[in-house]
Amino acid sequence: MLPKPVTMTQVARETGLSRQTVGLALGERAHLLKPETRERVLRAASTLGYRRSGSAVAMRTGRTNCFALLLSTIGSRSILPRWLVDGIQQAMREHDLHLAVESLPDEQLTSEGHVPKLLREVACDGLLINYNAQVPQRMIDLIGEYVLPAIWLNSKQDADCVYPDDYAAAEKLTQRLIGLGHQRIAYVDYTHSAHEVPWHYSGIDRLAAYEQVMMDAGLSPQRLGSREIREQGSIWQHMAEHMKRDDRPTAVIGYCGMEARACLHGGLASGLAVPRDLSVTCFDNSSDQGIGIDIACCIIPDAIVGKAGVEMLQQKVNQPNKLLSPHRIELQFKEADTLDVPPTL
Amino acid sequence: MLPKPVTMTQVARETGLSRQTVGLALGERAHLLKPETRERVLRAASTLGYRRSGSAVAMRTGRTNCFALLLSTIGSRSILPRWLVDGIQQAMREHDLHLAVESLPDEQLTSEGHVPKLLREVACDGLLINYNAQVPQRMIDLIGEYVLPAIWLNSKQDADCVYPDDYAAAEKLTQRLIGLGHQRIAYVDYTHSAHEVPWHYSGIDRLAAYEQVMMDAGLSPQRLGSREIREQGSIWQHMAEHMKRDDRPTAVIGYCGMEARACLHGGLASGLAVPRDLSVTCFDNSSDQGIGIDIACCIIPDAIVGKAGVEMLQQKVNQPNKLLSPHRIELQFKEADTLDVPPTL
DNA sequence: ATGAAAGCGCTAACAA
DNA sequence: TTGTTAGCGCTTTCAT
Repeated sequence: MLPKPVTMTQVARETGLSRQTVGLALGERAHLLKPETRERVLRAASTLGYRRSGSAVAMRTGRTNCFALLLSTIGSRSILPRWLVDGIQQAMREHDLHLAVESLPDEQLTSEGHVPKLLREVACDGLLINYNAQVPQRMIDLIGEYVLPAIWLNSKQDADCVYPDDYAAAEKLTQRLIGLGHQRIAYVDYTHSAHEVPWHYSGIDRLAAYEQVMMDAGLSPQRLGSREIREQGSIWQHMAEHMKRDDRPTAVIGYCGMEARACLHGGLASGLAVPRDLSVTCFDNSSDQGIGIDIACCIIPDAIVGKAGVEMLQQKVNQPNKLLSPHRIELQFKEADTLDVPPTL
Repeated sequence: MLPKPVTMTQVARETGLSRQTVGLALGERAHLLKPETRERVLRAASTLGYRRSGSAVAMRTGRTNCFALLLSTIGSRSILPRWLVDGIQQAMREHDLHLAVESLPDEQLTSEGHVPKLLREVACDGLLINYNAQVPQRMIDLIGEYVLPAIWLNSKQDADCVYPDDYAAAEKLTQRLIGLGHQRIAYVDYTHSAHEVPWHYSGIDRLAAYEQVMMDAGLSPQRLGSREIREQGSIWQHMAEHMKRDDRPTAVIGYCGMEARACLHGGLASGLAVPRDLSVTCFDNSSDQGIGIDIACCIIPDAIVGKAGVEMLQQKVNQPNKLLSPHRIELQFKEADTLDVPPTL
């Protein structure tokens, strides 16, 4: 079926050298060889189409040079932003590692007996776990059982995790709005339920920081939205209503882009001009096209989280027993034309 | 550093059986063994925490049981929808394969000399190429050079590719709008340039099908938008302008969700109610949160493309020389409240 | 029903 | 500067 790959032995035969010499010429310590010999080997290897066997190396060295990224197929539990992948890859490339990805359907995962291939086999040196919220207990158990170095991405854990510092970002953002003169600032979240604890820590931290800063400034926090309202399919009408009230907010902080866009739309429906009458901000990763309007927001540093995760995992692989303290990544604020001083009311 | 994984030999020692017997008990043909022996092996393996070595198996069998997904780091060249990943994974799980992912920065790729790790090494049995548009020549060259079975995802090629049937979908969608009684139907695309050929085949096919159906029905196609306008940052104002004209469209087909949302927003700005005054449709993958409004659209079947890609690649691995004819996947239409009969003008 | 022997492609330690 | 020897963990074939 598959054509048999060319091996070192064949390159050795071709050049009349020994297998080991060929190995040397192709490896890190190629400079130990006579340049002429090395050249000869490289040429022959290239002509024959030699590719080294990852499995053979892995077997010999005990290292697969592969990290695995674990995901839930449930989108809300395992957010997979494009830039996270790219950030991971960039760091991996620098270490000459490669990435395996496995998405686990939680139903299967939960069913005793099913173990993901990447855990069942010796196939990678460590795990990047991208279970951000509602991590199934069995996942945690499995990771404990199959002792592999692991780093949690975008998730708050006691150790070995890296995540965006949403609390600090929300603080800064709220302070910024207050600094501009806004007093009636609303926090809008149609993503989480009004009755349950938010899935993801960011749902807690952004709100908490906002409330704290508002209170510290002697202002009263105002929370809008909830998943329940979204499920009635009337987000922007809901926003539009609010925007007609006398005590309407002059600025909003959306949990993410969706909330911000709903505010833009609802605001427009109520005859408000952005940013003259209403400043709109949110948290978002910039890959989002949204509505074609550039919104002032705190950028979730997906790429940096990915890179940091890889670096941490690399450390963990070398010192598996050392716990790494949680690594928070700062968010940058992106200016845009949805932000202004408050209107004179 | 890394604790040494438990091997068959150790399980054999533990049970007093030979390595081969253990291998048998753990493999496909376990039924050839006395149930009692098999039990004993399985128990011991589980106690010791045995995991079989993927590399050793790969080396022995010549199969890595791994497919690789190739991406460009340039988002527009390599769209990576979440559901594509999940679709791929689902099919992979069924075949007990695992997935490696590599994103290639085009600059590095183009620079002669740099070869992606997954191509440079024997590390996978086949490639899923997710270069959808503007495929760099060097990528094509490399794939030709490192002869590996490969399937192109979401890209129109002469053979060995799978992609959504955008042409047929756009036909059906346009016909549907005409069937509702619409006559002034606009096609909106702020994603592609007005002056260049669209990057992705869908930019060509959706427009072409729309125009064809319109002409066949004796209606005149009307195209709105262009990347140039988007770059001026005034999409929705642009839409709003259009919607004030006497000959404004009563229905729009957006290239993707962004266009549809811009129409909603621009329409609102011009005092139009959706769907009473304006029907809005588009092409999109449903993972998009957008603005919190459910838009009637043709759903891009990412998951199915992924699954089909894996199945095709599996075939290709078994018959590397057989060319597979292009595989088109049908799009389903998702109804929503943005669609109605035209207003009486 | 179980065991023995061979070898996949590679690297590390040592020898020449 | 180059070659020798050994063995990583597994499967396959053949023998018992």
